[in-house]
Amino acid sequence: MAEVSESNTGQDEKRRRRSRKGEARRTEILSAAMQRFAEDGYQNSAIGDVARDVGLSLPGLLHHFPTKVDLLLAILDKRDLECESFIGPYRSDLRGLLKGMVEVFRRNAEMIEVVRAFAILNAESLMKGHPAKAWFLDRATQLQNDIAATFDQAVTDGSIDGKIDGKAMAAELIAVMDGLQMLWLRDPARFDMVGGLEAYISRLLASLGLEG
Amino acid sequence: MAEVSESNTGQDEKRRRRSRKGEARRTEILSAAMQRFAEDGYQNSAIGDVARDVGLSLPGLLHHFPTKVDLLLAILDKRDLECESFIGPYRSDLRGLLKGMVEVFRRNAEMIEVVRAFAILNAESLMKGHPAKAWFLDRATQLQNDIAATFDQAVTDGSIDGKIDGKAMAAELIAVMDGLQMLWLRDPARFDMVGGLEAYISRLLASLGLEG
DNA sequence: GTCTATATCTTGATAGAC
DNA sequence: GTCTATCAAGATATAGAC
Repeated sequence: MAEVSESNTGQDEKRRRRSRKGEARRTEILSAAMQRFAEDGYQNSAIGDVARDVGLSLPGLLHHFPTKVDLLLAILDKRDLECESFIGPYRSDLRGLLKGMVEVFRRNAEMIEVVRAFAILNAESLMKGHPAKAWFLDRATQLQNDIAATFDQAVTDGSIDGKIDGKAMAAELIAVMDGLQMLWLRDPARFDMVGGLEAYISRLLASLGLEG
Repeated sequence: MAEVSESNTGQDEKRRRRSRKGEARRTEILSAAMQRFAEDGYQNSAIGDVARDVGLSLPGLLHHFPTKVDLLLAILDKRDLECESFIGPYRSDLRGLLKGMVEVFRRNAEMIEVVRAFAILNAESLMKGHPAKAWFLDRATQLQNDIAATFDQAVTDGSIDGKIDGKAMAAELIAVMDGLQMLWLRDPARFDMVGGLEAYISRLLASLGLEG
């Protein structure tokens, strides 16, 4: 606890030790694996196929990620890094947060494979003993807490009605986003995920007295 | 088309031919399989385990359901029958429909294994080539159309604002229900799925001018 | 870092007896 | 209707050479 750099040393060291070529391979593999997981889920994907996708034999792949679970966790870790600053910029302002979520959806609509992979993994992680169970639970909890805090602060501010329950509103928001994503994934051509979220949020803002 | 009894003859005939004992076994198997699917999903469940659950060998089970897919489809068919009159009673009245959905949720909250099985299968069916893909798509489409029709009729009635888009509202409703269910499944002890839906729907009714 | 070869396990499904 | 025996396929993972 004395210094910030004390935690996480192992990871950095490992990364430093790896060669440039090895690092590139790892990236290739992660990308290919995500595409596979997006189609068949984690449990039903064969890492041998991933290996072939990047022109490697199975033991060749296992040199970089010793087990299938390691590969999955590496994908989740990467996502963690990418999304770390997801909520941050919007955290303070409720209106900004809600508008920001629409922007996230708009961006997601352009990366269907990634969204599909994480939606499938998310659902899959409900299954008993799934290796990504804890990760998705933690992530949902943290997201809910962040959103709830913004709602609660808006109540404290007096900018919205004191009756509303931040935790519950956050849960509802997450539910709507997850649900809309699933509808979109089932029929991407016909369902307008972004429009669906916009409609929900603008009605929400109106009912909170924050319209405009 | 001349007589009502003309359709569906094959199924009835098959059912008539089966012995009482065989029918009982089938029911046992379907129930056991659903529990397995609720924990591990379809793809990751071994029908050999299902067989043992009901005290049967694998070939013994395969006598009743020749393939794993047959077993899955039998479960879905059964659900179809059980849910056929799900929307029916409420179809005409929008307020009734929304209140009815809360009731369905209340009932579902008492049957977590069944809900879990169908939520998992629903998510799983997003995967490429999944045998239940068509079933869940059809079901979602039909549900959306039914709900949308009720919204549209309320618009025609003049009981709600003419600006609202029935199809979109129906999609949102389905998204909320699916999303809340997933949050509940991830942490059944702490998350109040019924309360969540009630809150959403009462806010929706208020914004439609139908509160009370 | 990457490969060949192989061990081991699990699964869905079949054949054929009772 | 149920079983034993068996098969073929596909998966993860390891050993050891290059």
